[in-house]
Amino acid sequence: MPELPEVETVRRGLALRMEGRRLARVEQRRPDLRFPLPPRFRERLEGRRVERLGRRAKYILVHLDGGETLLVHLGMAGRMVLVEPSARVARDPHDHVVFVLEDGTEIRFNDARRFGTMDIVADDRLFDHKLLKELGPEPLGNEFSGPVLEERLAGRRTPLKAALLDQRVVAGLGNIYVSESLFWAGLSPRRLAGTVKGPRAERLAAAIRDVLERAIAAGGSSLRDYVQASGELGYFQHEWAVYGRAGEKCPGCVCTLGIRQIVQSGRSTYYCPARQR
DNA sequence: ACGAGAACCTGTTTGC
DNA sequence: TGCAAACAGGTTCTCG
Repeated sequence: MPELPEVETVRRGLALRMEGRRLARVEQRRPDLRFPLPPRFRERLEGRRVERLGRRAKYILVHLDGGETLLVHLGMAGRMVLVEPSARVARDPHDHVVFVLEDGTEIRFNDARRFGTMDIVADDRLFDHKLLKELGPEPLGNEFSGPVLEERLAGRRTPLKAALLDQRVVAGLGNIYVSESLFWAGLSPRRLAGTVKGPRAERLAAAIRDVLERAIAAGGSSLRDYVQASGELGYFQHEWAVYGRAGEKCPGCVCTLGIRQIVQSGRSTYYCPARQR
């Protein structure tokens, strides 16, 4: 669900509340999410101070004192629900992990589908962690460019759509932002990934960066169950050019075809067949 | 080795 | 209106 812009929005919201504070109490309300939580999960977190909140791809990195980091992935439907100390809001059955700060503020990890993940990792081996080590470049980082993207797509005989969902190619895109990026780059989601070279790769890298930056500026896309840590809604869904707009007129050209919806590797893809080649 | 599809789990939307 | 099927922002595993 949450893709890079939503995760970044949540990270920023949580940073305001969590950085510099201690995790006074941690409640683990079931043994597993997508995978089992690590042994002694609660004991290893209680009393630790949150130094800083970082992000890698769709993972939130809660850097703790004592040289360890809590890794959090929101999966498809995961949320971090902030509850003020004064607010007596009833627990939801899907609040699987609750972090209570020194001042009584609660951060509830809520994830009905349980596709989310958490782990505790030693800082000196953080990027060797199996969930992080294969990830491709950060699309908003300096290391991302047309030539880098071209190299990562080279030789791939899968549709471009599928390749961009592969977190080893570029890290952080999901189903919405792949469709949006391809629209702005003018590239067909059905094109063979390995054919994206030179100016096309440049356009695609630029489009990815631009769409993600605009989405973060809008606080992400709120749809069904996604909300910012603060509880506010993001509003980038109103700026979607193609996602969820099957049959509507293409916003970028005069064609009469309208936006088409197809299914690729089991997921919906939206695109303008006239503008995107 | 690579790519397509199923699987994981629950809630919401769609269609008959 | 009611019910069942289809679908949902992600990732990993299996199979060909």
